[in-house]
Amino acid sequence: MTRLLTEAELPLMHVLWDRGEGRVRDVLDGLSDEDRAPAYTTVATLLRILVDKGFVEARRDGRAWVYSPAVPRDQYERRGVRHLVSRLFGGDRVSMVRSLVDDELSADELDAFEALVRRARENR
Amino acid sequence: MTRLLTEAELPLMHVLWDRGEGRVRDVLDGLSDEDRAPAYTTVATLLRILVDKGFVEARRDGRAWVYSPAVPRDQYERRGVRHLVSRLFGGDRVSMVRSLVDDELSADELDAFEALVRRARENR
DNA sequence: GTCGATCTACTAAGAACTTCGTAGATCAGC
DNA sequence: GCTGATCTACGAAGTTCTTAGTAGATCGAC
Repeated sequence: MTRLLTEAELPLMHVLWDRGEGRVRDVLDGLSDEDRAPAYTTVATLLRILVDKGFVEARRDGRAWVYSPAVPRDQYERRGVRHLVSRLFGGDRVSMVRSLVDDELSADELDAFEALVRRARENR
Repeated sequence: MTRLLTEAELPLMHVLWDRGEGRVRDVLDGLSDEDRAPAYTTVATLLRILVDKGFVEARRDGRAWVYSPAVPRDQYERRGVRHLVSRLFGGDRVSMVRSLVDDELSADELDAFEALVRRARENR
């Protein structure tokens, strides 16, 4: 059961990952940089769906709910990358990196990649 | 208009990318390695949808249609990677590679990544 | 020319996703 | 205790996705 977040759910998770936790109002405020802010009740509904799906935990604070991520950001990021590699590149991670590297990378990005590879070799 | 392929459409595109072209029967046969083969008419419907969406071109061969990709594989792969980077990593490709490198890469994969980076530097 | 196989075109039904409104409970302030 | 603000719970409507069936045309073989 390694479900993925939908397009509507993902921005809310980003807010919760950034903030650590928050109630409906907080999440709505955190979405202010989006193209179009959804209605308050839309956010409330999505948060309940996210709890149902196991992506978010909810605790009571008075009469209100406070939501927090049940799945850490880095873990979900890996899940997302794995899914893309599996579906689009037949599971071949090197193919995925080739696609990335072929896509007009800057010199800085190349340097950063190389540093990441080197660091990974050392921690072995 | 940079639409993405759905989960049901993607396997058909892989068959067309591999074969170059094919009619409904060929695509269905090409899906044999999937967990569960869809019905013939399901494949026919999906191919028509893919033509509607502009992912596939169709030409007549007698009374039958022959389908071929309208979007090259590498171009779509880049689109998919860009989408993931944008949605999940806030557009930061280095973050994406970090997530990948942190996910138990083999020594061979690290070598391959480094080679790709080096090759990209030279072609500059 | 009739029969079975094959192919297209259309339709439809169910599932998932997206969005938000309405109703009702609760709280703070007067 | 009444009023306005706030919050939850539920439901519903619209969209897209997924899957496949049915009807009808066409082809090949006899």
